[in-house]
Parts: sequence; structure tokens; C-alpha cells
Amino acid sequence: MSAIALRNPDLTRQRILDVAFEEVLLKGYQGLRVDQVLKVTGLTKGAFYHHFASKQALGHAVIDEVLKPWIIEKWVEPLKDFTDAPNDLIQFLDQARQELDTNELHTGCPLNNLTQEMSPLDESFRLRIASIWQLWHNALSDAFARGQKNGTVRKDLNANSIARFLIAAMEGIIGQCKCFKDEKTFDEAGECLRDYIESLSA
Amino acid sequence: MSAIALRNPDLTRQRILDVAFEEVLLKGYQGLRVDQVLKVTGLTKGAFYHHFASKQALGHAVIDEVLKPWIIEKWVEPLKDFTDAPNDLIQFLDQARQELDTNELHTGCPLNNLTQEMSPLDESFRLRIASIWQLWHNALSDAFARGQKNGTVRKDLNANSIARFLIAAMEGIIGQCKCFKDEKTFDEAGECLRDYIESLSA
DNA sequence: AGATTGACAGACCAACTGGTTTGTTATTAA
DNA sequence: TTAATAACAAACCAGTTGGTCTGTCAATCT
Repeated sequence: MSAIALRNPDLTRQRILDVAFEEVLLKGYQGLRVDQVLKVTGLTKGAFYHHFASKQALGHAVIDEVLKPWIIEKWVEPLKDFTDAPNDLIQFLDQARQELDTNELHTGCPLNNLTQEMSPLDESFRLRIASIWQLWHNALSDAFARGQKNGTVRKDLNANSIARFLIAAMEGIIGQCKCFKDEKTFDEAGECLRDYIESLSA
Repeated sequence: MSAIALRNPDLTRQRILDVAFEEVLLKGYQGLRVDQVLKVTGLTKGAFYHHFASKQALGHAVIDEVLKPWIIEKWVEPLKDFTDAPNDLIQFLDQARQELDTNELHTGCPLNNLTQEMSPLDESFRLRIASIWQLWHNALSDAFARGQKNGTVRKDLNANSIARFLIAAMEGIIGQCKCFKDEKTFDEAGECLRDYIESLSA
């Protein structure tokens, strides 16, 4: 009984998921190759199809077990602490901007990438992805609704619509940067986004 | 010499381009199958590879000869007539919204779709696509700069940044709707976009 | 009219790809 | 200890896919 067992099924499965997530981020789901995942993990077909019934099942697992928790941790949970939505959001985005390296700017948002590629192609993907967007939207909408109650957010606004627009704008900006690889595009548009968010304060 | 020649190379080539454009819109470039284009057009491999050197060459031609002219006609040329950028843009978007059917809402913006999928994968695609974005950006930026000169647009703004942000926001909104198929998402975010554009007037 | 060439048709191919099958070994329950 | 099973390894397979090759026929040029 060694410290690190030769056979560690949970770890094996997780390695497949992590590598697959990276591959999808780079090539998209359609560009994801099972063989490539095996090459990177050093596993074989037997191992893969022991853990996953199909490539589609892997895709589902990547969404449910990698992408979703990642979004919740990075973009949903933090919003629950917002008390002054506009100012807290600006501060939050500033910090996210600093943690962003040029490489990430090139690959874009994994959630949006999958959305654009897969939602028209596979309903089972679309529904899973939509549930993640909804989590984010709800958290952001709630933050602004709280702000309206405590007087930090203008009461003439619709928190629901604001959340929809903000998410769209943020993803739009990230999406633009996939093509213009420089960070200038990001910061120019980000400047306007900041102005807009500031205009929401009461 | 019949009225419609049996062999009409220009028409044949154009049919391939049109069908390929539709297929890319539905499945993406990676999901585009040469065989599917042949099936729809009723042509054969011989015909296809007579007109295009490769699948990649077809992709390039679709961008240069279908997508680019379409964007120029629909989203670049009209902006040149703007005299009061914010109000003209709102009116322009309202009209575009009315012409939009649910089907288009599901497929998204062809330019943005290709951007998200291909710009990290193929530099030759990225450069072609970037040149189209640039055309749109310049037209929009110029419209706002003109507005600043003639007093319809606030002078404290950066026309360049505004154009970047607006394009990002518009594409972001369209992108969100690919996942939430209903038009409600579109109109909620659109409402905020309208408010923002109005806030740019002098 | 005859030769040349452009515009296809369609059989063919090699590489790739997701998936299956059979076999082997480590782990675990009885 | 041993039987059962989970966790793989690896050869194999069939369908797909982009691309090639040879041939045919119509248009054009001389």
C-alpha cells in the first residue's frame, strides 16, 4: 500500500477533466480531440472510456465539474459580499484586470467561448451553460437590488436589466480582445464600462 | 448558346461561397464540412477543388467575399450618414431590432462567431477578421467624432473608446441571446444600451 | 474544323477520430 | 486466501474527412 497508489481513479478522472478543459479553451469542443487528451495525460483509450461514456459525456462533465465551480468561485460568490454594487463592482473588476495576463486575454472567457460555439449545436450543452449564466446573472442582479434597498444604487433602474447589460458588456469586451490581441482595446472599452457603472450609483 | 449556360463558373463559385457561409454560421468553421457544401450545392469534389485550393482557402474567401461586404453594407456604410451620432445610432438600432427575427437571434453575429472560434486558432483568419472589425470601429468612431465637432456629442468623451465599448456591448448582447433563446434578454439589455447611448449626447 | 483549355464528374485514398473489445493487473470484499 | 471487480493498457475498427487523380465535355481560340 504505497503513499501514492498506482491506481487513483479520482485523480485520473480529474486529470482528464483538467486537460480537457484546457483543450476546449484552446480549440473549442469541436476541436477537442480525445486522442490529444490521452497524449497529454499519458493515459490510454481504455482508461478514458472507463471514466467517460463518450466525448459528449466528457464535455458535460467539463461544464458541470470544472467550468461551473470555477465561475461560481470567481464570479458568483464574491458578488454576494457587495454592499455598494457600483463601487464594489468597479473595485472587483479593477482587481480582476490586474490578475489578467495577456495569455488569458487571448483565450477569452471559457464560459462565453462554449456558449458561442455550442449553444446552437447541442441542446444538452446549451441548457447546462445557460444555468451557469443564470447563476452569475442572479448574483449580479441581487447585488444591485440590495444596493437599491440600501440607497447606494439609483432606484429608477431595473436591476435585472442592468445585470443583463453588464454581463453582456463585459463578455463583449473580452470577446473583442481575442481578435485584437493587445490590451489597449480592453482598457479603452473598460474605461467606458467604468463610467457607465459609476453612473448607476445613487 | 443557351440563355443559362450549363457551365457558369462565376455562379458556381458564388453558390459554394453562399452555402459555405450559411454552414459556417450554423456549425462554425471547424464544423464546416466540404462534403456538406457539395451535398447542398449538388456539386462534386472536382468542382469544388477546381474553384478552391483547400478548405482554408474557402474560409478565407467566405470572409473576404461574403462576410466583409455584408458588414460593410449593413454596419459600416450606414454610419457614414450619421450627423447626430447618439440619436442616429438609437434609431438605426431600433430598425435593426425590428428586422431581426428569432432565427437570427439564435445564430448570432457571423463576424463575432468567427472571431471567437478562429482568431486564437489561425492567424490568417484573425488578421482578415480584425480588418473587418477595424472598418466598423472606424466608421462608428468617426460618427461620434463628427458629432463632437457639430455639437451633438459630449466633448469630454473619447470617440475611439466609445466606439470600442459600443461594439463590444452590442456583440455581447447578441452573444448572450445565443444561449437564452428568448428575445427578452435582448430587449432588457438593449434598454440599458439605449440609456447609455442617450447619455452620450451633448 | 481542330486544338487547347476551363469547368466540371466521380472514383479513390490516406489520415484521422470516436468508439469497441479483449486482456491484464491492482484493489477490495468475503 | 481467494474470488470479484475496478482500473486501466493497447490493439483494433468503421465511418468520416480533406484532398487527389484521371477522365469527360463544353467553350473558346486559331
